[in-house]
Amino acid sequence: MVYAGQGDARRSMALLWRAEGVPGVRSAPGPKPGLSVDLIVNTGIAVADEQGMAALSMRAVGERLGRTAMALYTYVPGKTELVDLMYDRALAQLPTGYSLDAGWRPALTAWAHDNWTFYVRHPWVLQVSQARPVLGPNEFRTLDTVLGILAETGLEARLRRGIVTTLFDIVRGAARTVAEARLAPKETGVPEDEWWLARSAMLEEVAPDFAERYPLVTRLENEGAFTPEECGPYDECVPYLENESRRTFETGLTLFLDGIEAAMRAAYK
Amino acid sequence: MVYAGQGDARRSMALLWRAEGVPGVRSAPGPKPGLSVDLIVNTGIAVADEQGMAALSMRAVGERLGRTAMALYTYVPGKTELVDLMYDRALAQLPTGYSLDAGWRPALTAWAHDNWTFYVRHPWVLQVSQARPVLGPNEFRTLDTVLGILAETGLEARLRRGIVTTLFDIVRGAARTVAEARLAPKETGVPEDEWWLARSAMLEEVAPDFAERYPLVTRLENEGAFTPEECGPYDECVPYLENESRRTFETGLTLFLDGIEAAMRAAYK
DNA sequence: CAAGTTACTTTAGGCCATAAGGAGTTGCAA
DNA sequence: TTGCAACTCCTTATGGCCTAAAGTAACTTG
Repeated sequence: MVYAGQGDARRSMALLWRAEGVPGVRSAPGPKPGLSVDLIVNTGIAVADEQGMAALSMRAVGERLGRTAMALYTYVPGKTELVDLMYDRALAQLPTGYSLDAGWRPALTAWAHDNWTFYVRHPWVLQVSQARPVLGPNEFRTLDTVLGILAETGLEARLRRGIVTTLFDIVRGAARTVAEARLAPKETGVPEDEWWLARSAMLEEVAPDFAERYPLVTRLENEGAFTPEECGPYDECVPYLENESRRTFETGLTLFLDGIEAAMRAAYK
Repeated sequence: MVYAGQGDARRSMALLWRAEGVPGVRSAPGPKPGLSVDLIVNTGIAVADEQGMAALSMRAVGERLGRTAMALYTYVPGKTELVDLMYDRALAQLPTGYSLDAGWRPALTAWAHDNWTFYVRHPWVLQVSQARPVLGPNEFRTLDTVLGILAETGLEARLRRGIVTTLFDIVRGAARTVAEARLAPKETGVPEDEWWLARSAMLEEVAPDFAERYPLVTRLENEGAFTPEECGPYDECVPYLENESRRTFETGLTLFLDGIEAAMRAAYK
């Protein structure tokens, strides 16, 4: 059993919060470093983006940089810390200033969509465990951004906190569906449609009494809840699951925002 | 690159949907099976419950049953399938009949809480990838259960579908926080409070300008959004994070249900 | 009783993270 | 100028993981 002591906490927090991009005048004995933390982190992100989190190994990252896996340990304490750094660096892409001219609701909607897009673009981010949160600068920056929008509602602090948490849950949950659908073919090598085809064929074979056993699921399907909607003028024509799941996301988000409005009405009178 | 062909789909669907508990009169050559799929699946669940998903290895399961890892492959095609079976079996614990006498809202609230409790009790379930969903009987049973409650709202099919998805996102997201907090000490060996203590000390050291940099996060804290509430008469006194996170969950859930009510008002007039 | 089937084991190969120790490079102090 | 200590990067090794392949022993049936 390995205990992470004080030293580890210091080292990894220092890495997360280090002033980046300031090379400074180096003057130390030993060969010049051929790599850098930034370079390694970016390479890690590239690997994860292209091949999924499962393919992220120290070797894979090292190889892209023309080094062995062990060379990375000069720059980064271990894989956990590398992933944390990748996470925080990726988060830096998220936009930050949302206009409140039209009120909190459009701003919050835009924020939610931006976040959704971000997760879908970097599916591996959703696989970073939140168990021990990555307390990096960009995590807090993101938090500050939503809170800035939410301040406009004038709701009480505890309520604001609950809203933020739930918003993240909704956005991440919705993004997860699409993200995993994109990741799965890369990680398993089986195309999405092929998998579904084989699977649903098997399902009919193995559960011929499906309709009686699950009447409400069946009814939902019969009422067309899974029928693809046509691509409207504003949609790019995107794979079925992605399109559907974005709509589902919008439905859920709208309902939640309606709930916030109800809370505001209740609070102001 | 290993392609999962038709055969794999058939085998694993058959396992998921097999008629359990019917031993029948066996008569086959070769030694009597000393184990069974059920036994292996239950042992797998026990390992995951006690030590977390990271500790779930074929060896660990085999060892508990007095066998080698390889012995399990007689019963189960591989680890992926074992996890799928564990997932579906665990889901069987969820209750199924919710009274609608008091309307959909209390029923849905109860359902959400039962699900939350379930995930918190079996944290590893949240780590089972939904990328390629486990199309087992209990997945559909759970779905049918919520849909039964939601039918009462009389809302349109697509809306119902969106609500179900988002409900799952909210419940799972909220449970994830607690689940991961329970899992982390088991998997890393570092107690929760110790980790936080070391971490927040480092944070102050490494980001002394925190308050100016993240004014709204700071404000939220100053307004007491993170101050533990006292244990009311209905609360068991549970660790800080768990208590807080359950309250946050309730806040989010309430808002979402309010949103559903708003949608119903809009639909009926 | 022979043959075929089955349960389970051992062995091995190919991944993974990372500890330990060694080789070679470089800046500075003596 | 000459060590020396610091530094990067490598090789090697340990101990994990999943699982393919082949072997052994137990059992039923023809």
